[in-house]
Amino acid sequence: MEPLNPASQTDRLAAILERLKAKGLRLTPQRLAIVKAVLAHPGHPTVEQIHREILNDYPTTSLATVYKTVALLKAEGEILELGFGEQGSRYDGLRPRPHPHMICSRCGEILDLELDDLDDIVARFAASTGYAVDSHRFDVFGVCPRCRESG
Amino acid sequence: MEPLNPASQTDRLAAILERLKAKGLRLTPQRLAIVKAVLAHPGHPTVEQIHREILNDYPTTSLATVYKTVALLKAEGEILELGFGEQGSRYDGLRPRPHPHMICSRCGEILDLELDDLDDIVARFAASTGYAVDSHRFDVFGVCPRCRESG
DNA sequence: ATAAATGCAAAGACTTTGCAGGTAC
DNA sequence: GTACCTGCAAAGTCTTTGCATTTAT
Repeated sequence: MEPLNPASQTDRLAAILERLKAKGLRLTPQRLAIVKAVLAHPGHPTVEQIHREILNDYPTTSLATVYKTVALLKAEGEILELGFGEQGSRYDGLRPRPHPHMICSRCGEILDLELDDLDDIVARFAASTGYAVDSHRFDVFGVCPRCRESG
Repeated sequence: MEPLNPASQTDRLAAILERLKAKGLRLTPQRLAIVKAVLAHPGHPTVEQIHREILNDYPTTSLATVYKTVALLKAEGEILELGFGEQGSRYDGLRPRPHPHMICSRCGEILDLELDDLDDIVARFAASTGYAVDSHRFDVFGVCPRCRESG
């Protein structure tokens, strides 16, 4: 996985805002803050986490707005819903292209994995089933080394 | 995917009951009915569906018991929690070994997919991360041919 | 100006839990 | 007989929705 330098994130932020504006969507301060928070988050935040981070800058933002905005961003293809987790769905705004994850079922840590063949595999599935494929999800569950030691 | 003949399902039912008994768990009529229903179900039933099917034979079985039993069977490794779906988690009692799924986001249809390399891929992930892997989940989302025509 | 977005609170869907009574062993 | 299981209802989470108010354009 290529390193994510700040410059590319700034570009991506601008590009996202551009696309939203082009579709006639309004760039409210809340939306701006949410997009920024998702992009800046190194991991795979829940809606709760996004909300908490935003409250620093925009203390009046409601959880409902975060839910609505996250759903919007997902519908627009700007972020990825990972969809697992005991405390709600997790989102990934860094790499909207799906990629495999390794998830610790003890502490919840999530690592990004690399699988070059993935697109080919999915394309083969699409061909054999006749489905028009939109996305996919590949998650591996286990116990991370740290939890194994302390467990 | 090899065809599932009735004989192998009967064997599997007996084997599951055997293992549960060996662990000192009680074989109540409700549990028996739930295991049977999960094994007999050709698809990937939700807890609601399992409950509805059981009500024919054991009309007093509560939803809570189905939840508890399904959690038990999952913990014992006898069934697989697929974990997606708008109306609750889905379960697979036919092949507790994880396998990829193709899911229609329009009508909810779920196909089982075949990927021979999957165990190797997961083993490689385990090796590179140091995780002790328990299970995995590989779901592909799209629109099935039927929905595409009528859409 | 006005159509769209926010925030609040209430409702919804799925799941878990506590406990009294029942039951497999 | 006893530890375990069931069923009920209540509570818990996460998420969505309706509507009056605010706001980006």
